[in-house]
Amino acid sequence: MPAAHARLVEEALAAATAAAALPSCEWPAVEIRPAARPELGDYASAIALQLARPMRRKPLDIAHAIADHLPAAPFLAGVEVAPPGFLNFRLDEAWLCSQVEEILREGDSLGRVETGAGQRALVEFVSANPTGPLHIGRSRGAIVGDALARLLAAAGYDVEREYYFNNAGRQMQMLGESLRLRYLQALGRQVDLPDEDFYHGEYLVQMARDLVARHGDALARDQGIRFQQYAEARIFEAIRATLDRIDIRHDRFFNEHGLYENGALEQVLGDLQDGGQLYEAAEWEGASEEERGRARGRAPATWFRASKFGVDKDHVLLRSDGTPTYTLPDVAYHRDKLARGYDLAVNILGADHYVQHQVVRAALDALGEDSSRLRVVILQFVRLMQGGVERKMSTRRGDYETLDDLIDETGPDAVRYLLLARSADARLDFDLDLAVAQNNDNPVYYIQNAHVRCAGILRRAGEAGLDDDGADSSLLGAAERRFLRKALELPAVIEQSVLAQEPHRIAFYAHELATMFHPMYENVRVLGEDVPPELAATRLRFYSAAQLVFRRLLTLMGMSAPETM
RNA sequence: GUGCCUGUAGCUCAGUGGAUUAGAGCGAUGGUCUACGGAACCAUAGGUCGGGGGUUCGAAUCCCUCCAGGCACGCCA
Repeated sequence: MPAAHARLVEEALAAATAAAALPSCEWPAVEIRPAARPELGDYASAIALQLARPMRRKPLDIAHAIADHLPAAPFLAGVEVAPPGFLNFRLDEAWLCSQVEEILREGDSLGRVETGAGQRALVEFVSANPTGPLHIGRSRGAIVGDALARLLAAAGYDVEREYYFNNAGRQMQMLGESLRLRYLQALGRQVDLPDEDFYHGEYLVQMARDLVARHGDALARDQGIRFQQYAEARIFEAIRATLDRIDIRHDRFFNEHGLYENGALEQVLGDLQDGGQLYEAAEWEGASEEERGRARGRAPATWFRASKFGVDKDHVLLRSDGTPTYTLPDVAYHRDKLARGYDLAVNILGADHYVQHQVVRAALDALGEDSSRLRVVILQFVRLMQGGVERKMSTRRGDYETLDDLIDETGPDAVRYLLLARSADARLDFDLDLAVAQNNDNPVYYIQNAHVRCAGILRRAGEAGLDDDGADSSLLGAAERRFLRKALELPAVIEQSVLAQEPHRIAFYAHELATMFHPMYENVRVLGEDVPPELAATRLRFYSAAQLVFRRLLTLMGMSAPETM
């Protein structure tokens, strides 16, 4: 709705300029916001204040000129100019009430905007290497990434979800080796898993038992690679199953290995070399004397001049032994993404990957790629809280908190909502007590209950033989209209979420809408002897629309929309 | 030490240039409902927006600085 007002204001500006009522100049994008207070109208714009300087006119005069040239529109009842130069718009009440029909007509595409129409977007998220079950740290990225993908789709983008992984490095060798030792242990052999670098998680013990059950001791002489392949397949299967439980499915699993085979790594190295961005040395050029001392006698590695592109130091792309670091394929991967022609490629990362991403971006800049199409959402960490204190996860022994555990304890919808409803910049305390609370402390149930209540009314009305024939939207009261006003903000919320890559906005909006719903529900009744038939029909139709709004919001957040609770 | 993030009501957090009145939930206090459509609703209190300085007609919001907390600073991935 703000977008429609913005178009009117732009037309008015053009008209006023053409009529010489205003001097011509470049004007910024017209921003329309919901009014701070109801008595000030429904929407407001400060455009006249922003134009005062470039136009060299008084804000109040500019506002009047815009108001005078504002075209008529069915949704607009009037505009007022308020000091020091605000434009306050008031919605036409009949038009507002008629939005019940519009909501019902739009159905499951409710709130759709054209921000990304005709454009392709990629969201890369999760991207955990298959060394073990997804842990709680990764789950925030999983939820945020998927919600963003849903919002991008609602904003008109053609969206793909991608998972990047590598199964070639030392990490995976250690995994295979760990499973091999677990297997020998399961056969009763006396072998120890060294503390360093090996995977101590219980899941490998279980997997080893499965191997013994199926193969006996037939694998005792096999090399680690056999175990590695087996572990990788099993773990990937488990990760996908976990994601599936919260309704997350990737369109593509991109294996780093392919970049080794298609020459992408050599291409990156060659191009950087040609651009003079590489050098061979035992330590980077800006290193301190102390660092140099430590690197003395070391064979030279291949460094990328990241420090010339805004990173605090240079980074190694090829180790002394000639093998690539994690960074090199990461650069090639993101170059590949850009080459695939996405208009927007978003990467969901944990805060610990921030520097890594900076290096990748620096390399893309060095390669002359257009890295502006690349966006990154950096998520601060998640802490599990229980009884007011942190529930520690011990990674050393491998028995950390997994996403599966979290889903088991709290349910998919609670996991979804509570991990989404926080800005990426803020550290997230996941409150286990709150997540399982069955009362209105818990925003998950508060929101879902709005949907349940709508469904309940419709069900009861159906049983009572009531339908919405003869609904007359002009009979809607103040509370319903307030709800509709809020519901009309959905497209703007979707648009802002997408433009800023801030999917948490939808979660807060859903809660706000629920807080407008519940008080209304108490008073605006459909069934009751004192409710005249036309009014009952009108309200019934209204609640159908309200239900649709909540269902849409829940779907956008990847949550279920229950009919009963 | 350097970089990034955070600091807003007792608690958990929204709000990142606009309206003499900074919002929401929880908690607190006081009410409503002989519960119907059942995880309810209403009211009240509570804030030097971490401190200080600056820019602006206007700052929680932008800039500088200081303080406090989190994360990262590997030839790991």
